[in-house]
Amino acid sequence: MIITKTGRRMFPTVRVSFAGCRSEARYAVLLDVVPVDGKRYRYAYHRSSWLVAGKADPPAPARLYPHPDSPFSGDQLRKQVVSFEKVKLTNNEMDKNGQIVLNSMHRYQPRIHLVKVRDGGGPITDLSREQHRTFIFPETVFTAVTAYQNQLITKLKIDSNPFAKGFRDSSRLTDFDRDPMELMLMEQQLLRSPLRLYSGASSTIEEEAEKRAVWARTPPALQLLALGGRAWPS
Amino acid sequence: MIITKTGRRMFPTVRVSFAGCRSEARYAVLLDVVPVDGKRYRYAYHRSSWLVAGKADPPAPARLYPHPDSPFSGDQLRKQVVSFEKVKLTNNEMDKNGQIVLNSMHRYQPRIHLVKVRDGGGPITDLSREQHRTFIFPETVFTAVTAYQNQLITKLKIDSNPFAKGFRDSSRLTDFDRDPMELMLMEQQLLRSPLRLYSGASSTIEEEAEKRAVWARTPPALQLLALGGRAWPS
DNA sequence: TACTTTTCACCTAGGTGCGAAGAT
DNA sequence: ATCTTCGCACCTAGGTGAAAAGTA
Repeated sequence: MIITKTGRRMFPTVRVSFAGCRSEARYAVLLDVVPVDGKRYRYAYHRSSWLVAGKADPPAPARLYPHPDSPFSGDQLRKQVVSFEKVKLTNNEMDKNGQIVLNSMHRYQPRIHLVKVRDGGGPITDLSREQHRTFIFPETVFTAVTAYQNQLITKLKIDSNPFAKGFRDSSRLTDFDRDPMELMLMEQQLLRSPLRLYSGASSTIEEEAEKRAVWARTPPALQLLALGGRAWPS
Repeated sequence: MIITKTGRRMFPTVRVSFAGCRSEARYAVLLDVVPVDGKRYRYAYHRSSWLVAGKADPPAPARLYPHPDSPFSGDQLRKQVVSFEKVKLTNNEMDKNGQIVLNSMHRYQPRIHLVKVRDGGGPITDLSREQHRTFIFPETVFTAVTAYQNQLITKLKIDSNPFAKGFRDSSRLTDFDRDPMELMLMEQQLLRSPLRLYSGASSTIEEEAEKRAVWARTPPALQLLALGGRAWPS
């Protein structure tokens, strides 16, 4: 995922739907992004793969991004998809716009938090003081970069993001375009980690809570690739 | 104000700030638009004035447009201006997008409602069943039209609305441009109805409630003109 | 060398009045 | 005649990766 000083959106968008919440209760839905491991990576271009390049840089404390439409009623949550299209990623540690601060060349895991809001409660700053439940989709792991390291990722982003339509030039060919086998191999890997359905068997805040991630406007296989460094295991 | 089948924004935007609300309480802020009188109007172009043209068409029931950021805490209301930039006006009686439905060639008065929200309450559909207070700014009265009847209104909208910048052609001259006296007379009229400050002496929901209307991006004199039929008393 | 920053053309998305055409 | 509708050019606002320049 690209990160910049001014902030870039995540693409594809993280979209979550919930089932089993209480109609009359009120919930906040938050997103944060945490390090996957303590490593820093580099990309070996000639091998088309990520390699460990040492220990991680000190991480900024993970910021909680509340969905701007929060709080939701349980009723709303059951009917509508919660879409995090506005959240932005940045490498600016001094950011004061509530963006998610990440280190480039590190791997990250987005998380979704469903929080039962208290009546007179202020903004949610510490999950440990809230009644909540956290959901993780391992297939959404990604590597933060300031520029794409791999031409196939670039192509997938361009082909699936409507804002990049200007670069959909069929005359623009990459090495990978001339090696269809490479693409097929990657697709195989992706099909092995399908979108997962979580049924909330545990009962942290509500029983039967269920969620699923839905990616916007792109077929599932592409979504995983576009989001993740998963396709290039280190 | 222009109304269309698909809906047009109000311009200038209705913007309200409040003082004296209770920090911890929660309020919804709503806008509606009600007929000023039971009349239908027509514009006498050669006289540059509005004339009564008969009885009003049957009005659609006034729709309550809740500000999309509602509910607000009293604290928020004291600090930030509530801006109704997104509200749309339409002449489509079958509208199902929550737009405000008006009749063309009729005169209207926007109203602002400050409603104390109940905890488990659903959407606000009937003000008479709510603890609320209503504010009216007479200087915001306007005439709904499907096309501007007066070239000076057109000029003011073009000069003050950033989305109409494409029409700011200095070569485009109107009859009024060649008669500066006409403009001066209108400005005189406008200066006699300044923006009013309401101090909430009555205590329907909160004492000392105060509000003021602030128009976006246009100097006050223009704002009144742009909004209203007031400059052309019938 | 190995990234990161900046500027830019090219998009999406949608708010303007214009003016020709339509409706009554 | 008098109003309304519709497609349009022209904007605002802002999300894309490209490519050149910057950094260390």
